[in-house]
Amino acid sequence: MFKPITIKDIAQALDLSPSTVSRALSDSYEINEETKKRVIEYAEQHSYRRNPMASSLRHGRSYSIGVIVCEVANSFFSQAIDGIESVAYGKGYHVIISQSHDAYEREVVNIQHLANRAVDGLLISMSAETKDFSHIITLHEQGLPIVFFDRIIDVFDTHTVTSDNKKGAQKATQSLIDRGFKKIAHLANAPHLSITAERLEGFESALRANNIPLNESLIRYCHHGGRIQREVEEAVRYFLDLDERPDAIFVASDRLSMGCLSAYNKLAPKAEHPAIAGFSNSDVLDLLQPGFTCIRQPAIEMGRVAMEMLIQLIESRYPVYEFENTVLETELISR
Amino acid sequence: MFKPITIKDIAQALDLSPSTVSRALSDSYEINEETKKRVIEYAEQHSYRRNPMASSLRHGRSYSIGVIVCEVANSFFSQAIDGIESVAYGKGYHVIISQSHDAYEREVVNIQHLANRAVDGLLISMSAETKDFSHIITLHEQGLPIVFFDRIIDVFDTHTVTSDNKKGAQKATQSLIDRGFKKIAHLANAPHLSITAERLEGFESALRANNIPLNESLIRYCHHGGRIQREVEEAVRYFLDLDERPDAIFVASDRLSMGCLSAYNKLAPKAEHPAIAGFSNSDVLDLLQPGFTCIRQPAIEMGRVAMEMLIQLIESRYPVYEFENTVLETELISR
DNA sequence: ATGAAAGCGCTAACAA
DNA sequence: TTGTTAGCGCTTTCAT
Repeated sequence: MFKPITIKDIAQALDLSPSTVSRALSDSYEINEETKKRVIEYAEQHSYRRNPMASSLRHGRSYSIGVIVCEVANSFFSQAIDGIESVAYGKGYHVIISQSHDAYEREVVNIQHLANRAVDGLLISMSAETKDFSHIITLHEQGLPIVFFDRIIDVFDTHTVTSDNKKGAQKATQSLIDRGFKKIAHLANAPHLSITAERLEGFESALRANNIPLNESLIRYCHHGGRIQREVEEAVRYFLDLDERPDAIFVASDRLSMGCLSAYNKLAPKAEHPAIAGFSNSDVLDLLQPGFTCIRQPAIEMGRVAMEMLIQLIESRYPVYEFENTVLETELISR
Repeated sequence: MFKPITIKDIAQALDLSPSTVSRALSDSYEINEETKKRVIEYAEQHSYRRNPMASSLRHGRSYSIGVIVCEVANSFFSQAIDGIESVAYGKGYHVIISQSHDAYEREVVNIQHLANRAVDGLLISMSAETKDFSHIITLHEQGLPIVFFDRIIDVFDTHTVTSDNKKGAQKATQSLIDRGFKKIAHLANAPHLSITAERLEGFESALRANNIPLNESLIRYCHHGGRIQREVEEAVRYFLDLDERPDAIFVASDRLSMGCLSAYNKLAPKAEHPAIAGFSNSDVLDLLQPGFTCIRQPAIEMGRVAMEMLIQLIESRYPVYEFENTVLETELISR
């Protein structure tokens, strides 16, 4: 139906051998300038395009990498993707994005799918629901380069990039304490996520530093990361039903913050809403009244670093045994 | 470094020929049930994975399609992508997403890049800045199947999916009129986008239907689609500087709405903000005070339809000359 | 029901 | 500097 021009065609037309044409097009040094010019000119005129499948097959490399995140409609992840793409494109890699929607099954299916498409490596941020990691371990054992970012796991050694979640959580909590709040709740993400534990740690350590006793009953987890609004509403209703309602909440993620706000809007009059601070990379936040203080992660940078790490793994000629676990600083934005 | 198992390996191990193994794995009918079972079992045990590059090379198809949108961190487009993926995965296609960020150069580069990776077809929503379409026309002339959605162009015949932008704009404008506003401004997207013209038309027709004279000076365009916040601020400042300030604004897009709100927050006290209604698929909107009425597009459906159309073009055995231009209904959400 | 062989398009080792 | 050849892994005639 549609037959693109090949190296062979060019060779025939210019009375050369395919290899010469190939050399000309890949800018080899062992070629006559004159010939090279002729080939390139002809190729351009006939809008020749190298067949990436043939080329990949030959090289044993697809020059594409897979990214799996919970969702792209999330400021943090979309910024991370921008970072990933900027590095990837510069190095000639293509990026295939896949969304788990924080659901275990979709993560498994999508990672399978990506692996089947022969990506050269994987950039993974874990789904909130995932507790079983065998689908990832298998791929790692088969030698597929994998780098984790943001939501990492520790089931095998590899490069990772995260932000300093503990310190970020500390800063956010401290900002609430500084504003005079004492009964501070924590709306947490799924319990088995790395970021959940780290942020909880920071939350607790801020309370401790200010001699505020930790009240376990003020911590609520969202096992689906807020994917199901009902679970957020249940947490909010729980807070509202407490004899001693929290006067402030440290929220673990952007998604949860939105869910939390809208749950409060639904369930209680404005006057009864607690103050909120939390992790978020969204820039619609300053449209909200009252504005809410947030911890911003260096998402683009994280994407860049992760991609560079992955490329290093992919292009390394020898097995890599030394791994880096980069931790980036967060930024407090007061509102 | 990492050598995956091939059909040949399986053939050797089971003392069969590669072709038999291939047949077994592709579930051919001309094969012994017994043999098939043996092969499949062995393949599973050794986690054989078909090399997609070889397979693609052989078939002349990559089974992947490219999508280009302005940005994924946009509710409308991320929903559209969900729709696209749901259909694509079901049919065994892979989706490669690319962002133009509404910039002409990035659109050109990314489309080039996608085409070079041998996608079987392209799903395009135009960037706000693009006025020259030759990069797309060239690909079309080379026979690459292309379907446009949402922001379409009319430079050659192909399938398209859009929503009924005119009627949507009418409904939004009418809702403002119904609330008693008379001096209604329109914050429009880039002038050369299809959606811009259609939404303007709806805006004007609503005014006409209510005998409100059209005031050209109440229409402002954002040539970069709001990519540059400054241009939105300039428009808002313009509205604020008018002798007769608008009491309401119909905003053409989600992105512009956000930019518009934040510009007003920055430039004028809350009491002076006009009412706002506009196109948006975001669900953080109901967190805003005052809530703003919006027109919601059937984004997921649009993605689905577009992908189905593209698959039809790709898989058609004969050149397609009959094209569909599907228009979907929008929904008014009052707040 | 199975095998042998050719070829998708490209490239790299080797030969000239 | 250029050409010849072989092969990446898979599929599909054609022959058996």
